[in-house]
Amino acid sequence: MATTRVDEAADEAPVSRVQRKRDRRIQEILTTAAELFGERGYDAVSLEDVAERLDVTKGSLYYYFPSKDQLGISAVETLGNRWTARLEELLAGLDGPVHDRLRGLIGEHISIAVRDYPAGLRMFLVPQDWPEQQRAVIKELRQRHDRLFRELIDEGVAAGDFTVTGVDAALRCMHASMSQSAVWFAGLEGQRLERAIAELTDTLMMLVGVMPGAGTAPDQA
Amino acid sequence: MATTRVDEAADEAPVSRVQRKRDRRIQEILTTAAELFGERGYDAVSLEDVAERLDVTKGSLYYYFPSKDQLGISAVETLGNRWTARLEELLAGLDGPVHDRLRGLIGEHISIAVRDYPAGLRMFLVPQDWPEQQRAVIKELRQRHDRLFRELIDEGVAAGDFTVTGVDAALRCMHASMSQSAVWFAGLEGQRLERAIAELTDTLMMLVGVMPGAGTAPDQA
Amino acid sequence: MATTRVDEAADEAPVSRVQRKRDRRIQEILTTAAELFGERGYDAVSLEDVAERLDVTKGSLYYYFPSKDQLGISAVETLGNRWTARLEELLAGLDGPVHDRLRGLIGEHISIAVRDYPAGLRMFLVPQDWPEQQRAVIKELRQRHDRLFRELIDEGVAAGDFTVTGVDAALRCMHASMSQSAVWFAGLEGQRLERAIAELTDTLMMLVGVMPGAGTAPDQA
Amino acid sequence: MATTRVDEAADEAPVSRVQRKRDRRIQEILTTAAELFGERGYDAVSLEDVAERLDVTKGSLYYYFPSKDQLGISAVETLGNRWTARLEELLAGLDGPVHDRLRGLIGEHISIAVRDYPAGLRMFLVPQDWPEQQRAVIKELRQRHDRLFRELIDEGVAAGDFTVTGVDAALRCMHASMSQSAVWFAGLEGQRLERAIAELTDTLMMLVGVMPGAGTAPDQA
DNA sequence: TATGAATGAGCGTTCATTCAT
DNA sequence: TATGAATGAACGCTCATTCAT
Repeated sequence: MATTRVDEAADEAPVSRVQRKRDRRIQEILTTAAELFGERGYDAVSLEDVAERLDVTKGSLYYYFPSKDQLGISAVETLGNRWTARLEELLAGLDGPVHDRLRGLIGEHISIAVRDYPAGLRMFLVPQDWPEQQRAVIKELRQRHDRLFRELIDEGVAAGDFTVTGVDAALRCMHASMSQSAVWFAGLEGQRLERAIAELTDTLMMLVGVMPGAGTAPDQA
Repeated sequence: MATTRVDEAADEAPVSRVQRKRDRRIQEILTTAAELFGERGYDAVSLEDVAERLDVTKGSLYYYFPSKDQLGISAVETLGNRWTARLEELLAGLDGPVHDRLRGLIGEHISIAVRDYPAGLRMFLVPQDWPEQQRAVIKELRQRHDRLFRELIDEGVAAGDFTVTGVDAALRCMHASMSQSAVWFAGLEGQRLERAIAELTDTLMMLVGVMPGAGTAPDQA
Repeated sequence: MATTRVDEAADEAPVSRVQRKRDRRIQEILTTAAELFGERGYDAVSLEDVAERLDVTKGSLYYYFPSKDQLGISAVETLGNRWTARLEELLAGLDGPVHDRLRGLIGEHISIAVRDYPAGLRMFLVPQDWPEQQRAVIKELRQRHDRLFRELIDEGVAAGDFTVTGVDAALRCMHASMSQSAVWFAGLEGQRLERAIAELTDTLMMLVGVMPGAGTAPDQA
Repeated sequence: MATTRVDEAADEAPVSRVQRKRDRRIQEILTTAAELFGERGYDAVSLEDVAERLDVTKGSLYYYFPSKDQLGISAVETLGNRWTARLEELLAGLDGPVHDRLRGLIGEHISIAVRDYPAGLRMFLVPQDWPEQQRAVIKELRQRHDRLFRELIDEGVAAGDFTVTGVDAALRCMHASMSQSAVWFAGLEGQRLERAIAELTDTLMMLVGVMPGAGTAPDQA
């Protein structure tokens, strides 16, 4: 702990204690807001709702965000960034055949969706719920997100490991399905959840032509 | 008048002319409401909007429906029934190999989604948008809907034409993807739309193990 | 009364009874709003205030006006039109030397200001209180209003009856002063009020070079 | 320290250094607030605005003033005192015929209004904008202000240089017009502004019977 | 049956004010 | 002294709902 303190002291970042505290508060708000928006959709969440869950008054939110829209944008950004970061991290630590890596990525994505942001994916799923401006942000995040999957699929196709009708179509179906997983698996836990995730993952692998039970390599015949 | 009465008596239902007129009016309202909800989603449609498109006043709607929620329920039923009926009809007119029939069903479903009810599928996709009560109705419709696909897949699996990791998983992914199609293909028209639908259909067939361009059997070579 | 009814029936204006009632209600609201805006200024009057004085709820106002701004615009227009109409009417009935007519016009203007719209002139006086859009309306009304005075002054100057440094400057000072008269004479009544108005009128006539006690003609020397 | 104490003792007021600092701060705040109120009017200025221009936080203002209203009162006093002081100063430096002095006074008043406190005069013009308490302060300032003009006019009338219907009426019209000058001349600059002020001044002189271009005496020819 | 009118709860937003630090 | 944070009342506005006619 002392070490940590020293580290912080050593870090000459120009953020004051006050600023850090403010940042922390902002993160709290953002997390709570993202939760709620994810659960009910943008329109259905009032600032009163957000404030109540944070145990402050509506007006206080305006100390940190100039409007509901801005809060929405920031919440989406925060959620999306965290998510993507986790996937990027995972991917960085993986090697082996491309279909194993894709399988890993899909599994992790579903895991996050189900375990950490049970409703967070709604945003990506139904961007129509959001005001024009936020949609741009959502779209951008989605693309960053998409790229991780797309690169793997491209690689697999190039290597002849994957077969697709179209990369876009496959990707879209994959995301649509993963985005729904939190709804489907809500309530499942432990072994049951594991198995459900595994089955879904296998099913989604079929979208790139990897048949179930085909073991590791699709082209072993 | 006597004549009218006779006519009514001949009619097997004991509905008066008045009642029939009322029913007709209700259907008009339902159709219009379903249209609007389909276009913009439940929350984004006000009773004023519905009334205006019907060229009546807001208050009049309350003569037929006790609340917006009830109107919503009924409208969803209308929409869902119509949708399912179209699919059932199509299916009744199809024969040939099971994968061709499934392909036809998927294609038609996407067609309806994209062309007729751009936002209609959101109801099935994100039932959280709807008040508790409606969700039951939605769920039931969904099941009827689902059954059409499930029976075909079961048949294909039994015949050895389809390979799946799990029927449920495959179905879910199929529906999740079809439900998004309206969003993905919004703006597309004519040839471009046809091709997009075809590609999506082919991709979804892979979920039951039918490879693209594999003709009839998935992997008989 | 019967006659009146007949007249109304004879009048084939396409306004239904319902429409007339609505119009009457709108006039009530407009009058009340104009009163309040005049008393306290645009910003200081809330829709709640207007509603309360009308003994309805805030929301009801929106049945008649789409926004506070629109209510403001309409209120200004109503007030201004009525005012101008009265002055035009008066002027139509006047003849005689130009300074007598100007004197009459000024007197009537002050009379209306003090007796009928004690605070209504604030709008013309402090248009900064109003949103951009309303100012345009106010400005236009002011000009119509202004024209009545300007024409008389021009005529007097042309006839050599009036002497001015500049017509604009004289007009402006005249209006600024008349606009304040309601504040100055608030509380005065009967003879006292008459005398106050007369004195102010005489003073204002000096702005066009008509000396007090100069009798009827300014150039009798 | 001792020195300091001696200095303070020498100073006739028993104000500590701390107190002087506080006073200075208060003056800063008052000046800034008066500026802002003068520019935009009382209602349109928020404490946030005042704080921002002072580069402090909103909360800090409450260390010096118990409420916005109190700040308003004091700011008006500051503004009014400064204004009156400038006029008194000018007057002290003037001699010559009374109409020249009046002309000078009017010109300076308009100059201040247009150039320094564009919205400042609204306070005097429309005291309804202000909370009850401030009105007393405003009224008093107004009287001090008024006296400067009244004394000159009285002198001129006594000397036979001025002719008025009534001193009060003339004064009122004069002030009403001068108060509007900021509105009328907003946007004018340089030569154009000079000329406008000159013309308005000449016009106002007519209120005391001084004809334009009549040189020194009104109608001695 | 259908309408025009009204209601009232709720929304996003602003801002004077308070207060622990 | 001064700050950052929070509060709560008020605002303009929307809309599902009610009701006399």
